[in-house]
Amino acid sequence: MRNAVHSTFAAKIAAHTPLSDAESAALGALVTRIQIVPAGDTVAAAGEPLDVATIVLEGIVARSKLLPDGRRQILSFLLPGDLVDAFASVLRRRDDNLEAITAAKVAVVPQTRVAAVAAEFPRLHEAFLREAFIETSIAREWVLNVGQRTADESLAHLLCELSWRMETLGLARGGVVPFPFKQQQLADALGLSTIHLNRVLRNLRGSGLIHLEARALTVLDAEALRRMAHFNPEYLHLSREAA
Amino acid sequence: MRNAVHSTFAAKIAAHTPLSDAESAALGALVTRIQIVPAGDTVAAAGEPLDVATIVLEGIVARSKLLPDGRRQILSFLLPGDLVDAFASVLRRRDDNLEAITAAKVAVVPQTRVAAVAAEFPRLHEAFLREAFIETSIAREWVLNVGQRTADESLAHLLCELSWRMETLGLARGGVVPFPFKQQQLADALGLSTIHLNRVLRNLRGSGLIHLEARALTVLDAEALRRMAHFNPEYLHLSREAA
DNA sequence: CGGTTATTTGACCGACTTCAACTGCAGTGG
DNA sequence: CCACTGCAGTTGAAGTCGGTCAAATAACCG
Repeated sequence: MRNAVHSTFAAKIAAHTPLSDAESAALGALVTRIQIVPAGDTVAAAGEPLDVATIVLEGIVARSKLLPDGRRQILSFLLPGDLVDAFASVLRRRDDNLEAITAAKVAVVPQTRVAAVAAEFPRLHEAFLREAFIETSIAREWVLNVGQRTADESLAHLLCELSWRMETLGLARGGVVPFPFKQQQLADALGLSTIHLNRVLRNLRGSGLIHLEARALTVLDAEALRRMAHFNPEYLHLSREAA
Repeated sequence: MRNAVHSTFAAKIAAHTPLSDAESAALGALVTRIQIVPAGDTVAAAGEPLDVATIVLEGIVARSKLLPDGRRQILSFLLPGDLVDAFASVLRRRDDNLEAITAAKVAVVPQTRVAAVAAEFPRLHEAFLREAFIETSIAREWVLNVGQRTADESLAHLLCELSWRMETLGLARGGVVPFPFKQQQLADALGLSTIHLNRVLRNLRGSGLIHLEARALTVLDAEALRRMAHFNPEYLHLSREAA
């Protein structure tokens, strides 16, 4: 058992990087400007300066890009504990959006403070970089997902990713994963139409691999689901207490 | 006019970050272990440790991921001057491949040396991070590309990206862009079959927007090509001498 | 020149989209 | 209590974009 950590954020960092008291305190001190965001609202929009990083404290946030005619692609789902855009001020302006999938609680952290903490604590610098590179790794897997996998594989893969991450965070109780997504959002994440997503989802349910209702996902046969998705959790670069 | 820089690599960094003599020298000193890689060969494979960064000196390299059954997705094209995987040692092992599209000359740089240079020269640290985040930004645009754009738009977008980057590097002479790609590789970058890619390419040629032969691409109507691709070069985060 | 690999074309098929309508449900207000 | 509204999800029918199979050129290379 580790030191008790109160925030999901610090816990996530601590899972890879044992934290001294000073480091824990520095992390805690980053979380000051807290915002409550209603579901559907935009946390940050393309064109804005990248002068703040964002920590998701509660709820789910999506990173997305839009085409001028309204087509939307979701680029990743950000779960509690995720730190995004740290160090990104080396690029001038953001070219994507952060939008709340559920009602969410986020911390907005000026890049100067991220940099200051990173400068003082080299291991936290490394941990922040880790976070950023993991999100990159996930983005790459998503290119593979929308580019090569069939709709069924693709959906199965997304469900594997989400349940794996939720379980690692300890957010899944007894094999039941919180699943607040609208089908439109899943479709936008996979590059499918809502209607087709609905059908693919029905097939998955029908095949007995998952159970999905009341905003909760139960993976009934994780092994089979992973096999059909060609899911290999390596790309998440998450270590787990118990494999 | 800037100080003369001899490598494409240093020139690329210098385009954003004016370099002192000491910084230029430090960059030059990174380029020691040079490898010549024949077209088609693997520079680095999934599963290998991420203990080296790679600088592309000449030629074109692709980052790719494979599915167990052989389906391949190309995640980005790396052009001369590109530095990849710097700082990536915060993740243990790579989960993607680097493969030479053309015969290529690359420099293999131990992460320890990257870190040492970054520690000594904060502006280079920033520049290396910039490189990494730009590649991430490109990966995100590619998710949008394969997920939302139609095949025609998608191909047009890739051509816009490549010609824009080549021009910025000064590798395009008189509107003619070097274009050594096989159709199979373009197809794998866009998530299309070779056959369909061939047809989409024929349409593009037929519409008079581009001319493509003898491994050289001429963009005949850049404005129209960008419009059909919904191409906005912001995501490349490249500044240019002359717009 | 022969042998291999890349590109091109044709015919057919299937995955996915689009359009349209219907169901179920939660909230609201009469 | 029950209409009324709005939104998420579901289903059907028809069309299209892009894939697969097969084969014919065309380019490349030793």
